[in-house]
Amino acid sequence: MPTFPDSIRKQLVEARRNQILDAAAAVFAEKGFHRATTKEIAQTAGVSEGTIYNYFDNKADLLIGLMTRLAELETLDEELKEALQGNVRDFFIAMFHHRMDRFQQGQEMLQAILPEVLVTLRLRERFYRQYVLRIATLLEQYLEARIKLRHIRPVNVPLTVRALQSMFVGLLILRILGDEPLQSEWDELPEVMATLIFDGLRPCPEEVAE
Amino acid sequence: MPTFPDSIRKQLVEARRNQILDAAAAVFAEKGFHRATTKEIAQTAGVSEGTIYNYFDNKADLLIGLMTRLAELETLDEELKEALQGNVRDFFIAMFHHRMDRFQQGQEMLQAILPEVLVTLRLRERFYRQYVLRIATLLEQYLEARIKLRHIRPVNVPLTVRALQSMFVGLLILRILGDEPLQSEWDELPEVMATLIFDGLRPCPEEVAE
DNA sequence: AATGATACTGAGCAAGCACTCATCGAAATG
DNA sequence: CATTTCGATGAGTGCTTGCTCAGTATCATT
Repeated sequence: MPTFPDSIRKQLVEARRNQILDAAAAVFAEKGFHRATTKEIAQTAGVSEGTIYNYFDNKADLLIGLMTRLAELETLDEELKEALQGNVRDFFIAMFHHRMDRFQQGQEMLQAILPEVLVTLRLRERFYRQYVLRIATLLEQYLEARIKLRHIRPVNVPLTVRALQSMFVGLLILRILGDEPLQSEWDELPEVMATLIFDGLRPCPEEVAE
Repeated sequence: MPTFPDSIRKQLVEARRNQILDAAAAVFAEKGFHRATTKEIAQTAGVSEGTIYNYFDNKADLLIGLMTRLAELETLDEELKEALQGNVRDFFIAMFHHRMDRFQQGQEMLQAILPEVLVTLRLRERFYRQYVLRIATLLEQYLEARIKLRHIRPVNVPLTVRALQSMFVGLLILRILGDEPLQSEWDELPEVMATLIFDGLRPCPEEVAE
């Protein structure tokens, strides 16, 4: 038995899985789930086709693996929690930054996952719950709290939150579609978005209260 | 020869094509391009498999057909052109209404097309030019003109326009994902969105200028 | 060296599916 | 009624591709 101690074994297994998932993300993102062949994923990962099946049940399981991995990237984390306390505008800027960063990191995975998600009921439900609904709920709570404090005017909370989330999702899509301004000015987005949804498109930029 | 006069013939051909495209849109939207079989499309359309190939070169040609059809739905039309003249807020409300309507009409087609578009370079370019860029350009011109008139404060025009468009695209996606509030309150969206991006999320709703 | 446990390999299998084509049916014409 | 024309048909074909499994390589252990 070439048996390693279990702890090291786990690490090796994890490394292999990631190696394969990286390849899958790349090939899925480029060709889409269905045009991507297991053969090409294997080649890209530098392993043989059979090896994939030592680590994943089947091709679809690769997608699930990517979704799980993406979810791990999605911890709504510390930096943001701080910003929850500050003033509204700063919170939004922080949140937009946060989102734009995540998208840039996870773009390949998202590009691999999203098209198939849109088209498969099971995945759709899973994705919606795992990504969309969770964030929507948090934002709703935030808005409601701030409205009570009169830091924000009363609005239709669920729809306003959806409009905000749509911007995130949509920006990702426009980026995937290859929009040039988005690519080159990506980092400016948080400021622009914050100005848009906080100050609005109004004639005169009076100073902000609070 | 059962030959009809050419004018009638054209109509018959057009009717068949549409009958098949309807079916394709339905099946693509439900299962996605690749899981959809030509057999099922034929059944749904109530014709035989072979007949499809009398009207379309191949399966991919069905997608192209759907894109063309969608483009015809996309004439940026009269109602909107009127609103171009009015005050800014009303223009946005009109535009949002316009977009939301189009999405509701074309949702099935969009749901059929979009996932494949995201994953195929050729389609991506075509789609981007045909839908995204055209509207972006119009909006940019509008914003710039209004900024010159000082009806809108100076902003980063290209990015602001992208943010707006993202909302459209994103809302469509969230709807496809099955978000409940969007489904049931879809009609309220234009007002909510207009308020959001015109008045912004600010403490106090002073009266709007202009 | 020999043993055994394990992970890796890739040729091959079976299934699924886009597309073809020989045939058919219906309708207009003589 | 016979003939001609043309769209419709669907069983069949060939290719693609996910997945398997019998064989191989690697290496710690004895």
